[in-house]
Amino acid sequence: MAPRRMGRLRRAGRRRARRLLSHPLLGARLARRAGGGPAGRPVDGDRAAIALPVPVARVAVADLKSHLEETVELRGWVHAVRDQKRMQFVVLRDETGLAQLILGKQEQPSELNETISALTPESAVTVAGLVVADERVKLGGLEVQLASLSVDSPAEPELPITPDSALDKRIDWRYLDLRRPDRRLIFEVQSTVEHAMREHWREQGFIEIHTPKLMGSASESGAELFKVDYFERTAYLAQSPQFYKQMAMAGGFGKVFEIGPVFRANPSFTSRHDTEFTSVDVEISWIDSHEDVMAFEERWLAHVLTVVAERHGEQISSTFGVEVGAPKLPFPRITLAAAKDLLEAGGHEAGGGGLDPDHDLDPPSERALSAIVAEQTGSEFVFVCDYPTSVRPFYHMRHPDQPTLTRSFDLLWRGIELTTGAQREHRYEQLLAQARAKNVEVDQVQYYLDFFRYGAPPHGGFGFGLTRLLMQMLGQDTVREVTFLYRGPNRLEP
RNA sequence: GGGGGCGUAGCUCAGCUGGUUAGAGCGCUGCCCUGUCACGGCAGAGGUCGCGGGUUCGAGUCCCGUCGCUCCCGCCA
Repeated sequence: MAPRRMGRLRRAGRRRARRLLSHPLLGARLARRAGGGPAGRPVDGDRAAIALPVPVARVAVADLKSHLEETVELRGWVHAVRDQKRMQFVVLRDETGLAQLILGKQEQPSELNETISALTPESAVTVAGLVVADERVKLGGLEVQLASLSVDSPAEPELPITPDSALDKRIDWRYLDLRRPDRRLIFEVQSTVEHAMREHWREQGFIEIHTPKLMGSASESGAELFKVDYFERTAYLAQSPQFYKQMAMAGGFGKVFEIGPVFRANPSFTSRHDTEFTSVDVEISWIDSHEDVMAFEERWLAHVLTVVAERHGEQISSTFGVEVGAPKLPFPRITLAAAKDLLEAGGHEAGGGGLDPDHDLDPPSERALSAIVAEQTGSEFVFVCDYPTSVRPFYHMRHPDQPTLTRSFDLLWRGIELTTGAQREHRYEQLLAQARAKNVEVDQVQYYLDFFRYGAPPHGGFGFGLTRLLMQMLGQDTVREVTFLYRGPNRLEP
């Protein structure tokens, strides 16, 4: 930190200390803390004046109940002001909750009364006061009798958004939108999700990797890559860490994961796509088939959901009206062909050749399949496996006895595709042949093919959409709601 | 990229078959109200009806173009 800034901070700290000392309620307490109180040695006035006060720690709203009859400092935002003839109420919101502040008003309003009358919602304030219990107060049966209030940063009157503003407008003013507790909860859950994922990986001996997002050539198709000026040539933003996590297999890492950004240049206008999103990637060596990958993924997800349910289940239920719980294992598995038979038998009609053997399921079919599986097995999750080579990349391993089918899978949750995974082809000659059969420009991916020339373990893995998981988990209808800052074809700001 | 929908006050919306000064709720401003808690009461300010062109005596309303947003499909995580 620059010395200049340090100086400013120190000065601000002294100002704050003086302000607090000047309050009749706080002054005594601060003096006690400084050593002059009943528990400390008696000190003369001069020494007490020189001694720096021990600052009153900021108390979180959620902890107020353990500070009854104490004077505390609170810092947060003005949630509401109810300015009456004889009584003023301010509802203060901080990261942990809402609290009522109260101040009486005499015939001649005090300076503090005037300050409160002029408060605008969402102003950032620091207040001090005595915490008292009062059963009249609906907010937790307690309130803070105001001794002081200072505005750290006023909010202009008339906020540009309200909680029910259109999502696009809320994203324009995302920092205001994020102040709302229900939106904050989304990101608290996201933190828990990522932590639980890492917990499980670390228990299982995985290594976390960070792969480059700047690449010299396409990693897969090339059609959906963003180009970037890179000195005298063109670079591409990684649309997947796919090749690099496989490189970690060739590098002997055994089991790896990465949580990181990926970039897709598709002009996709749906509720579940963005041009930059957080991908969760896993790759595991020494597997026998894609079944091993699925077996890992379902246990890993069950752990995540269990932890989220324990920690946030009640709040998610009361805030979003959805239940999160540990899923039953194993998840049902169904081949793509059998899934189509099931849909056909159920009378489902897909558009765009959705039920043709060579096509993937279209979104309505995925939703219908999830509904049928849920009804028949009680599982909200379903692995769809054995996709035809026509809809899978060249590096997916084929079934030895059915060369038109791959050892691959998708994971659907409540009708949305969360994951694509597969066993990878690790035999160089076979991989080369499959690349040529798919018309891949071999010289562009030669560096990747080389991974398999000097002894590569059989391996497989999956890619997983973090925001799609959150969207389904929290009953949100778009990934934009659960993305800190959404990026789409028409959205580069804020 | 293909198809549908929307764009009216700071916010959310209403404005029927084209017809005088374009409305509501919330918010905002002022006044009133001894404990509010979605506080309440009274008054007020606030709108080039996304933009451009056209049809018409007359356009928020109809037509064309354009921009923005949105949903579905394609693509995928």
